Amino acid sequence: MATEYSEHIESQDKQPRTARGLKTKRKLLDAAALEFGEKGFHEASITGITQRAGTALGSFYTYFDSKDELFSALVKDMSARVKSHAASAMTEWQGALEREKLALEAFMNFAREHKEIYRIIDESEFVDPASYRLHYEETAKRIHERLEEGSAAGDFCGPLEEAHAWAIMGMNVFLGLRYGIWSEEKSAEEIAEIANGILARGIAAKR
Amino acid sequence: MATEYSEHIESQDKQPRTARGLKTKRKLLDAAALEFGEKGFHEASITGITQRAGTALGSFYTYFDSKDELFSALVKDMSARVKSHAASAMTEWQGALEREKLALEAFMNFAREHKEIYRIIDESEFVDPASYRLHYEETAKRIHERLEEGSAAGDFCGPLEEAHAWAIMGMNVFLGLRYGIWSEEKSAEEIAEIANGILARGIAAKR
DNA sequence: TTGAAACATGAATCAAATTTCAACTTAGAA
DNA sequence: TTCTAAGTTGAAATTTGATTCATGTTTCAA
Repeated sequence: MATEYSEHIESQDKQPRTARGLKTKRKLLDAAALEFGEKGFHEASITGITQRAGTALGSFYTYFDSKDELFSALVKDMSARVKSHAASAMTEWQGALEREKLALEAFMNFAREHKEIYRIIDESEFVDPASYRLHYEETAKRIHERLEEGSAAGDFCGPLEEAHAWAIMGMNVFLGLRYGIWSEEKSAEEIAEIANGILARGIAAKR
Repeated sequence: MATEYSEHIESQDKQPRTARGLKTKRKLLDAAALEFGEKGFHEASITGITQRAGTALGSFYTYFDSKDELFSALVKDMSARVKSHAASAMTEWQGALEREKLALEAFMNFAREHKEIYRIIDESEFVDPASYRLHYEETAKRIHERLEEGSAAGDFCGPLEEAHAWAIMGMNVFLGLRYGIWSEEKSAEEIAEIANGILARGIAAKR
């Protein structure tokens, strides 16, 4: 899939105008995702990025105003990618509960395949807090909408609040870190099943 | 200059040996917590820290080898503080479920009162990954132990795995961020009740 | 009281980036 | 084919902030 990196309005003058320019910018963006993902924002260097991209140092500034601006653009793009990946994994489901399971499973697999994305979004909490906040607020909103839909369909016991969405999101993110990024000792399905069990019936003993 | 054999025990030659030294080190530590909490690791500067502490720039190096070492020491200290605060809030409980509620409530209140601690621990993911990992692994282990105790007591339905602990921890951390750090629109009790509801019976409709 | 170790000071040093820029090359429209 | 805008280059300028260190002051045990 062709990746769309979001642009800022003020970087209009930085837009490439030829096929060559477009290609160079693409190379820089891909290289940056790798460099940031591997080293983190502050350890990453423009030199490292241009080296990976196979361009001269100065070329970076033909397309970006600064290191921060580039990172910001990257976060927004990654956020969109996570969203779209999850969405496309949730096309076929029987009930609202199963849909949540699919969402977590998709997220876990995505994290495994794109550890650099996970890291960049996570680090944005400190490099570009506004984007970080936006990412999680929008994600929570989407989860909340699914919950309300589930309630309306009679799959969930309402009323489910925003806080429920945040609780689920937190579960997912931490499970993604522990069993997606840090180790793959358990399958995504296995982990998703455990989380789904909590959502289905909690962990309290029956009585 | 430090001797060869003491270079891996640097805590020796940097330890204050008089009351004055102890006091200065304390001032630096407190100032650092504020500075890091407010600006984040990279925006924070030694100058800023010593200014807050009211000491000379050079005094910093009387007690710490580097900015990183100080941050690391701080993370470990904060981690211990979170742990101890939670522990002291969980002294009186009726059942395992209630104990988890108290844990979250305590964490939320602690986060509100010490936003800088929350931030420092969170940022350690990028500044001092080993400490970050240790913090969450140990926290998960403690939660897991509580879960197993609860199972044994018949409060929880076993078997509850490590993944259950990570799910609960993720819930708690994200709720702490959203309703402890970002806004205090809802009480800690209210949020803890919602999370506890999930643990008690899930969110699926009864049938 | 006194001397040596501990501590305090902040200007100077050092290191490591980011960012600029003037010279040069290429693309593509006319 | 020609010409100009677009793109490329990398050395140099700039910035920024951590770390050092020589000098001066304080503590405290003897």
